[in-house]
Amino acid sequence: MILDSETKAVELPDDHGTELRLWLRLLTCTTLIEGEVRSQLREKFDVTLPRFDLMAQLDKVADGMTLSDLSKRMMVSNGNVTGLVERLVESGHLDRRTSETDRRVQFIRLTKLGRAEFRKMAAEHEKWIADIFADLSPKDIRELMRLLGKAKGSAQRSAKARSA
Amino acid sequence: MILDSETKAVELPDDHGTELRLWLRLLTCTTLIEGEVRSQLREKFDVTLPRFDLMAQLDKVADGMTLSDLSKRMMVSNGNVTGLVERLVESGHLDRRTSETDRRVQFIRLTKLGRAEFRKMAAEHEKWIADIFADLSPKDIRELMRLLGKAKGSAQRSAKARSA
DNA sequence: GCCAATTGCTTGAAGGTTAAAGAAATTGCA
DNA sequence: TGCAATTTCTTTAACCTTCAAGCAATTGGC
Repeated sequence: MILDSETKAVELPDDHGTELRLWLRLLTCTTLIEGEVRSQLREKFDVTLPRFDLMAQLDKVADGMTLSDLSKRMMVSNGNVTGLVERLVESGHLDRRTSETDRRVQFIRLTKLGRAEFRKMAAEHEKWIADIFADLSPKDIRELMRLLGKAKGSAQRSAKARSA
Repeated sequence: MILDSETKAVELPDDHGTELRLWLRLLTCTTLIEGEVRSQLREKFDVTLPRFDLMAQLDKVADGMTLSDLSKRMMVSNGNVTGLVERLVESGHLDRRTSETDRRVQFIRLTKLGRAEFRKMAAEHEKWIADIFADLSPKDIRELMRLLGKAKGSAQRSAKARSA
């Protein structure tokens, strides 16, 4: 943004200020909520957000998934998952089993304890989130879902084009 | 979500599924974009996102700011900023000066080199972001800004209520 | 002036994160 | 079959991050 001689706002030929402001707001929102969830999880259940996220992925399936699946779904690196799983196995929340047909592959699943604890946490978590968004009307939520869906698609298109 | 005997969707008394889905979508969007920005910064300028963010805060002011200001603005811990600043001073991008009136306080600012490098990166960064959101119309962007603003307010209200 | 409380920053321990390199196992093709 | 390419996972180094404890300096009430 520049100002002309009469001090009125003038747009540059290809100004991208609005997109940048949108990104910053999106980031602020997410950081704010993530921080809130993180501290609640820590305070109420003494668990970290990454561990909760990992268990959430596993809770969705009955019979476990591989480390690669986890890293894709969580959008984090392979090595990252290795460490997280290690600590969760250690604490008795997870169970690992080497594939019969491919000895590189490990199937990871929640133990009984792990699933029970996760379910308890998830129920609380859902309430926190509901409260965080309590000022939004059902229509606001629908609209936000729609626009974020569009944004996600756009970002994926952009990322794909770059990596191509 | 449960299904009744005729297999129609029925909402539970206090179902918060839509809020949860909204949060997951918000998180996915942010993670996606953040990952893209991170890898571009790394690839094109060999810089990390936290360092870029810190320099972005400093670029907004002419005469520097304190570590506490930085940590509030960046929404990260004090100790985190200490380390980041340390490395950026080391690499010649930042400059630290102890306050005359309060010897606990350090004013941090960009060096000439730091500002020049940041400006170059910021210009590219703005283009990446514009491309990432390129599928959204101006109206979409305005609407998203508005709704995220509302969400941010709601989250702040919620966080404040909890900490009170 | 004194001293307790507060403020600004640093340190240390524990953990999360990535990219890159590498080990182990499998697959596919000649 | 033989072997190169691929896939799955682990390891390592460097960095980011938080929380809690602690140090140094300042402030405020007496």
